[in-house]
Amino acid sequence: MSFSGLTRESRLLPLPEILRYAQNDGVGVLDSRFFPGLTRNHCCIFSRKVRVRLYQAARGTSDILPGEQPYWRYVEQAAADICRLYGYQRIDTPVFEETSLFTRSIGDATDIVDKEMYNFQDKGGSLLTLKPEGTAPVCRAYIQHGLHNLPQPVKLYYISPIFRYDRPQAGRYRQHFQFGCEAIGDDDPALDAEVIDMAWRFYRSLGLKNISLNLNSIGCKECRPEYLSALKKYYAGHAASLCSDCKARLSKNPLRLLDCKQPSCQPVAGSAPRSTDHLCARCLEHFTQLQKYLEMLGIPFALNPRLVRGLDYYTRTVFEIQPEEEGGQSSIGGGGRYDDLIEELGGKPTPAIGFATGIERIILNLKRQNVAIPELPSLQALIAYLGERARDEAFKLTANLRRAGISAVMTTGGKSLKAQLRQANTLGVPYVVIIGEDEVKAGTVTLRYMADARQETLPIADLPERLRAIE
RNA sequence: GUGAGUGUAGCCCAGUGGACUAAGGCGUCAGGUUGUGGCCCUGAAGACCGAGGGUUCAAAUCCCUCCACUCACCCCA
Repeated sequence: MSFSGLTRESRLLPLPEILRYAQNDGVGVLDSRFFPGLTRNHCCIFSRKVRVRLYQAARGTSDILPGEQPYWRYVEQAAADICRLYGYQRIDTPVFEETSLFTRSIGDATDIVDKEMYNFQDKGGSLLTLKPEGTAPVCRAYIQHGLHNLPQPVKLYYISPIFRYDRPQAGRYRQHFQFGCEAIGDDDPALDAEVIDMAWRFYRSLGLKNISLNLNSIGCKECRPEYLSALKKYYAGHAASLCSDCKARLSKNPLRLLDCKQPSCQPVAGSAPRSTDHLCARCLEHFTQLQKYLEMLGIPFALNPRLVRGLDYYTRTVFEIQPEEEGGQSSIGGGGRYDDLIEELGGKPTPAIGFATGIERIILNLKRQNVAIPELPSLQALIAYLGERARDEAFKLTANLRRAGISAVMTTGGKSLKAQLRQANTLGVPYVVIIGEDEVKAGTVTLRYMADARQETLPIADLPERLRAIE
């Protein structure tokens, strides 16, 4: 929606110019005939109403208003809880990084790097990018701060805004938030299972039902080249029937051929060679172990030989989690192993696995599934007053209640008691403290319980104690 | 980047063979006698009908161009 509104524009202008504006626009201004002292050399404030474009949040971004906050707090809390349970510690990295961190890690043949990054140059000439994903910055921090000196694996999590320039649609934004976790420093398949388990438990703890897990292994740098050449060889025989995107992928990024959604490419992709049939002994062992662990954990999974991921750094395990709900943006989370990334970024060879999930999409699904969200705590007390003298008393009392740890607001503007109670009612405040002239004289307050309209009068000094007692 | 749909007050929306001083509901605010909420009643504020241009005596309504939103492709979380 594009809005416009009216605003007042004021400028200091020489009188003749003001009179010219006045003639054109017919606005009321000082008329020199009625102000004989004014000469051509005087300047006056010229003021008129002009139409302005009203600002709105940039395309693909949105404000999270108070009404939405319960969802966000709920999800963030669940994330923090699950991380504590699994021994993951929070890390926050900057919203922007050097551009090359992402081009190196994500891969320059990917769409993200190719056309979705918010790149800019700062005044010092550095090429910077608003982070389009969370893993590379965490790896950078791991290397930069020598986190390999901590007991391995290092387990980290983040909740961070992510930026991608893309056409917005349901569940897709230019700025969105991801909760992600990374276990860096060990290639034990138990860690793969742990990360998947964590993601799974996380969704379940939120109350999401009917989620499913897709799993695949895309091999390592030992066995992947051989697989890719088998894949290319196979696809070369079908090149004629491929869509134009796939023809490009054939040379640029053959793994993504499998991911094509074009109907015409489906049969070809469906019977393409599977990475799992080309795994080296160690990758096969790893993948087998992982599946064993997942079975031990009772996590149902579907092997999907066509599951590859949009970022180039993945090795071995890749997985995606989706809600059963149909819809364009099906995937709510995904991840995988990235055993070569840290080395690629200049660290020592360090295996790692991670997972990330989009918070907006989680909330979308919580709403679709009508999951009940706990309410945020409301205000405890509203201070209503009547009259001048009572106002000062109310002001003091409000401050005292807060110092006693009781959340309280005082009404403002000298409204009628009726209006003040109405306000308490709409705000859902359980207790109203009334101070009028009578109370001021007696040194008391009237405490009203909104739920049952009961009231009691007590000395003003006893109020904090009284409110604490009923809470 | 491609395609389709939609744009009327904070929100939901009525009104599209041109006449509108733009209707209703929710919400907000205020009253229903002087210090008491939720229900009810009454009233008020709030919209140059997404923006700009055109056709017409007359446009929210027709035409054009933008912009935004939504959905799908694509991509991904």
